Amino acid sequence: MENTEYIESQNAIIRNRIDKMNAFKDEGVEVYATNYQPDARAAQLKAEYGTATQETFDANPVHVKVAGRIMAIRVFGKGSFAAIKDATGTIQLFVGLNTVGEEAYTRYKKFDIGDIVAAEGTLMMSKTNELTVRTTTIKLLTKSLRPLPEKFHGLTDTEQRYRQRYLDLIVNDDVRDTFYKRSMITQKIRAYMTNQGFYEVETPILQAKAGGATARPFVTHHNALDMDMYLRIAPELYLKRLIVGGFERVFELNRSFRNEGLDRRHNPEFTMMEFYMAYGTYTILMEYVETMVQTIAMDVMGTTSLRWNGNDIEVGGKWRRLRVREAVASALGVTEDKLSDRAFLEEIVSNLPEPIRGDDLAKKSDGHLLMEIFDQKVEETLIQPTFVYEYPSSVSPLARRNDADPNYVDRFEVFVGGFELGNAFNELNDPLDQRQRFLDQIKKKLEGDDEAHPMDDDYVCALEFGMPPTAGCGIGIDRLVMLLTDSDSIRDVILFPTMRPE
RNA sequence: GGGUGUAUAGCUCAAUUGGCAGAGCACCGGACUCUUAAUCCGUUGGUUGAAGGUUCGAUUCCUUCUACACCUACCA
Repeated sequence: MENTEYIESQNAIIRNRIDKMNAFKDEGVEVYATNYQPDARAAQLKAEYGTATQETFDANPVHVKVAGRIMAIRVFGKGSFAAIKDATGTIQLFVGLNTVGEEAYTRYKKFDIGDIVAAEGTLMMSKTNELTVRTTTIKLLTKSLRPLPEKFHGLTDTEQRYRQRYLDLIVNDDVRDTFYKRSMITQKIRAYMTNQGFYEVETPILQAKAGGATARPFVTHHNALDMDMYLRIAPELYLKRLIVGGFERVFELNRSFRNEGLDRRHNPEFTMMEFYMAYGTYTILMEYVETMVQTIAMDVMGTTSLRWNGNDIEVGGKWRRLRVREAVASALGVTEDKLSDRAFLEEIVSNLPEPIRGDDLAKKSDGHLLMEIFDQKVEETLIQPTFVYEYPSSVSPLARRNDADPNYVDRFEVFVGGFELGNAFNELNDPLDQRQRFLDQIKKKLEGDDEAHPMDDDYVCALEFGMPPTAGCGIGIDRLVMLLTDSDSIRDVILFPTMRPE
C-alpha cells in the first residue's frame, strides 16, 4: 500500500495528526529533530529539589534542560501545564505566553499528547507545591501520530499489552518498573557469579542434537549444510564439556526453547541460569542459591521480605531443608516407613485428584509414585523457600547416586511460592553409566517417546577423558523475576512473550 | 487437547423481550495564567471480530471460524 493510501485508511485522529505534522513542516518546524541532549532527568530533579521552596529558587535560579513524552496537557488560555515523562519518571512543565513568547506558545498549543519534546527553563514550585519547569523554550523532537490510550483507565487489554509492549511501557509505570527490575536482576546475577569466580560463557543455541533435558525441541534447517538443526532445550551438556576442558566454574544466562504448551508458568522461550562447579556438591550449591537470591532481593528490592501472589514470603535467613519422604509422610499424616509399602503408595496415588490407575500405575517405579504424591500434595504448599532433597534415583537420570544409598541421588529442587525455582545435583561423571542411560533413552524413543534424550557420543567421549566431581544447578530466571516483582504470569516478566501472529 | 468466558468509537465500557448503536475520556472548535482524571460550552467519530443462517427487522437468537483471557491437561 502506498503512503497516501495508507494515510487515507487511518482514522480521523491519526489523519488529523498527520495534517498537523505537515503544517509544521510547511512552517519549517522540525518534526523529527536530532542532536538534543537534556541535562536533567525527572526523578533526579525531584530527588534533588522536590522539597525546595519558591524562595530558594528565587534566590538561586536552577536552569534545566529536560526531554520526554507529553503525557498530559492542561491549558488555561495564556498559560498551560504539561506533564512529560522520561525514563525515570514524570516532571511538570509550565508553559506560558509570557514565558515562551507568542509564536512559540501558538505552536506549543498544537502539540499533542504523545509527542516527544525538549523543554528548557528554570525550576519553580507551583501553588500546589509541585516541582515544575518554568519553560522558556519548548521544542518538538518527535511527532507522535497515534493517540495514547485513555488517561484514566489506561491500557488494560492483556493481548494488546503483550503485542504492543512499547505502548504498555509508555502508559503503565508498574510494567516499566518490572522490566527495570528484571534488568537489574540479571545484572546482579552476573555480578554475583563472576564474584564467585565463575566464567560467563556462551554455548550453542543451534544444536545438531537437543540434549540436556527431556523436552520436545524446535526444529529448524541449515541451508548450506542441508541439515535439520534444533534450538537448544538446555545448555547443560555443553557446560559440562567446559568443566571437562578445565573451566572448573562456568555459568550461562541462557535462553532455551521448548516446543510445548503455553500457560501462566511456561513460555516457549525462557531464560535460565545454569552454573556448574567442579569440586562442588549439591549441598554447597544450596548455600550459593540461598545467598544469591538473598543478595539479589536486597539489591533490587531492598528487603528479603517479599509479597507474592497474596503471600508474605521471607527469603532471608537459612531456608528450610526437607527430605522428599519427610515432606510426603507429613502431608499424608503417616510415618515414613509406610512409604516403603508399595500397596499403600498405589492406593494413595489412585485416589489423588489426578490419579494414575491400572497398567500405568503398575509400570511406575516406587520413586515415581512418591514424586507423584509430592507434586500433587506438597509442591503447592511450599510457599516459604524450601530445599527439597533426597530424590529417588529412578526420577533423576542425570544425577549421581548417593554413595550410602544408591536408591537416592544427591539432588535438590528449590521451591518458593508453591512453584519450582531451581534444580541441582551432583553430576553423573561415569561415562559408561551415562552411555547406558542414553541407550535406555533410545529404547524409549523407539517406543514412541518423542521427548526421549538422544545419544550424544561426543558427550560420552568428553566424560571418558574425565570430568572432575561436579555439581550443577539451573535457576528459572523468569520465575525468579516473577517472585521478586509479584507477577503471577510469566508473560508479565517477558517483554515480548510468544504470541500467535495477528 | 478439554472446559468456561470475552470481542461494540483511538481508549474504558453501556445498549431493556429482537425495534433509530450510546456515555466518559481522547480528538476538533470556543472560554480560561496554578492545573494535575483541570473545568465549562459546542461538534466530530461505528463494516458492533469474520462468514453464513432465522426474521419485516439482529450488537442481541442459531451455526461455523478467528483471536484473546481464565481454568484444566500435557510439559520442567
